Amino acid sequence: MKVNLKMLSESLGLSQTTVSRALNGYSDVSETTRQRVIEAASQLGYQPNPQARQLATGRADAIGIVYPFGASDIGDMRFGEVVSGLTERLAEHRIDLLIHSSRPDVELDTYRRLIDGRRVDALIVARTRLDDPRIRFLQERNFPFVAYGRTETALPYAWFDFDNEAGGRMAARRLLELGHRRIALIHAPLDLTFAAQRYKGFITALREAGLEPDPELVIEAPLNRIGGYQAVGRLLAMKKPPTALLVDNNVAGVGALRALGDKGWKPGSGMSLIVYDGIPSEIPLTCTVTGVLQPTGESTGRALADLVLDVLAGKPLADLHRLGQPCVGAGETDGPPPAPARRPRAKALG
Amino acid sequence: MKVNLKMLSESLGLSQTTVSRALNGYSDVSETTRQRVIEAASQLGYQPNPQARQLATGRADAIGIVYPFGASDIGDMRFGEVVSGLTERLAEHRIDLLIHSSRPDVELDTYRRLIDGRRVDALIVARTRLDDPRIRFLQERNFPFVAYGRTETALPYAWFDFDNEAGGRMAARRLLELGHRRIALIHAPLDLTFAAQRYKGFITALREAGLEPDPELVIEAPLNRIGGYQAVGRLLAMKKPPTALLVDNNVAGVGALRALGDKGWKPGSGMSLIVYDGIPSEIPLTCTVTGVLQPTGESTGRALADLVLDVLAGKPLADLHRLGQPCVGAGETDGPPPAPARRPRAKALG
DNA sequence: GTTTACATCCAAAGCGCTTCGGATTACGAT
DNA sequence: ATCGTAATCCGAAGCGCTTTGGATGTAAAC
Repeated sequence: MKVNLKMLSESLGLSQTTVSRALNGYSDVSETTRQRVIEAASQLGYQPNPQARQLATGRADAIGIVYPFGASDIGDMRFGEVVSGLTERLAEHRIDLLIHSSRPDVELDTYRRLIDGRRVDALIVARTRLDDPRIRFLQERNFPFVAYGRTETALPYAWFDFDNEAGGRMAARRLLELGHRRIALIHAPLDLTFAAQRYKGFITALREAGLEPDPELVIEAPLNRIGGYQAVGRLLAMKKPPTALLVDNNVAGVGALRALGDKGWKPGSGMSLIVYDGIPSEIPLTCTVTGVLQPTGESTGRALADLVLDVLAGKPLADLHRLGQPCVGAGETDGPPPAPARRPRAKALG
Repeated sequence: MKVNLKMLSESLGLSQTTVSRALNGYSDVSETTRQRVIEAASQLGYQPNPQARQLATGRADAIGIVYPFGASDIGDMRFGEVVSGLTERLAEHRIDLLIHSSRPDVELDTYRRLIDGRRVDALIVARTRLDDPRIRFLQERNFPFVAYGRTETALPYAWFDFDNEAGGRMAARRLLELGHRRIALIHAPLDLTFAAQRYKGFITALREAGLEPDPELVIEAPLNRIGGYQAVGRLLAMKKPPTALLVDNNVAGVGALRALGDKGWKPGSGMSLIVYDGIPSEIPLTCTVTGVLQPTGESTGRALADLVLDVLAGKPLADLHRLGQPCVGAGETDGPPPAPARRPRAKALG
């Protein structure tokens, strides 16, 4: 038999009010009473009825995420992980995650239903577009939300995104710390946001190390395998080739890897290689490529959850931004520059 | 201002009772009144408060799915799709989907919370194991659920699974219809359920076509690339090699493909090839491999939703089983047997 | 004209929780 | 003694909906 507040309070000889307040941490109940109540509650297996509580408080104790129907590119692979991190963190606050999906054309209707029906306290907007009608919609209604991905809008709002600039900087720094001085970058066209950000990070790291980036070593390549292949060809043809290479995306990265292989390159010897996002494990390889790895979906989910909680707590939106920090994943394709490469240091004096 | 039942009924000069019953399709309200009510409701944008309704009815209007935390194999890629189909179908019945994830060690606690807290009306058990404690738990409590994947248990329960046998049969039939008579099968060890099922389907299709499977053409290969590679080697070394080949998994399939390539095989000419599950598009290929494709995640989700609805409707559990039907996805690696292969038909008479 | 049977409609009692606005008590301060 | 204060506790009024058990009126049956 399901036990409710009334039964619990009667068994304790207290009023429902007191029991309720004891359980909810109000200060106008003595500590001894509170302990008695808590004890009895767990004894009887009391679980407050969420619907009743929600009706009384007006909260829904749930947040929603509307998933674009039929979306199925690589981003989806992470979806399960994000959900995992999200629910994990939200559960700590006894908040449920409600998932809906809807075809893009009726997306706003779904939002309306969720909001007007008071089913959720806040929403997470996934896969934001540059000018996103959903965000405008939510801002107009003044409904709490967090965006997963930045967009362009005048008003402040909470968002989570990945820190591509930090990733580019990290990769470069890693190679610098290994002792490399001639570091090449193969990057995608810079009108792509991620490419521009990673490029900036790379350049920054070099400058921070007191190195002026050699324009010859920074090559723009189309976002495909051929691009990476040909760019590596150009690098290796130089009289003084770089000792390390960062490829800012893994599509060109696959091409670059192939090109290196064709020239007899072996991982760990000769040129060091870091590929942003790593090389998918489906590609048959004999080694693990060192890569800049995005945060896991779980950590993304947790970050989103924290943002939601902050939004609900009423923190100023302008402060609620989080950048997911990538990290350099250990692999076998980077190492110190080859011995002869150390001599140039001495030369640098002369 | 949020409009509630009271306001709506007052604006209509009716009682809350009548308005409620009109909206919920009771028969003791005249059709003209019902129309008036419906009209006014949409006019005022009335949305019933789900918490209040749930409190009154005792339903939660939500079903839950607990996702194993940290699971991240290929199965995950489909998770978003499944959720998509699930929520789509459930939304038609105004039922929400609650997602939780939890580490396996506290999984049952999560179930308990969800059930005792009356947060959901039913659960979906994903990634079932052969002897699944979650299923036992739910059966003991007599809580409605649907399993995504079959397991072993005495009591009947609702489940969804893929029809591997049908898939094997389909693939074989396809090759038979193209005119092949010497069809080889490379299969994984038969203690793996999927392998046994696909094997059975393959054999059945051959027998149905009046063909006795040639044991020489049915090769067991370990579940890896080498396995597929070597098996193909054996097949091609025969004095009378098969004209068609089915590989029952795409891991061995990749190896098989490589072996064929090494022997100068070209898609569409010579041996026909079907690979169960197809070849992942990440593998660089010049052609699309014909494959047996699992149903999409969306359709799986919809099937699960239907099962849940049936369970909640109280249909007998023993009837609530669904097999997801695979289909043969068109590709370029199958076709009629090469011309010389037609002669054996005449020979078959003599 | 009285009954019976329907067709419509409604008052009011919950569902289980929170919370406002006191009540009660104890106790040192005045 | 009287008052103010602080510490505890509680009665009762909701939150917005469903549903039970009639009430009312109207037409067909006797």
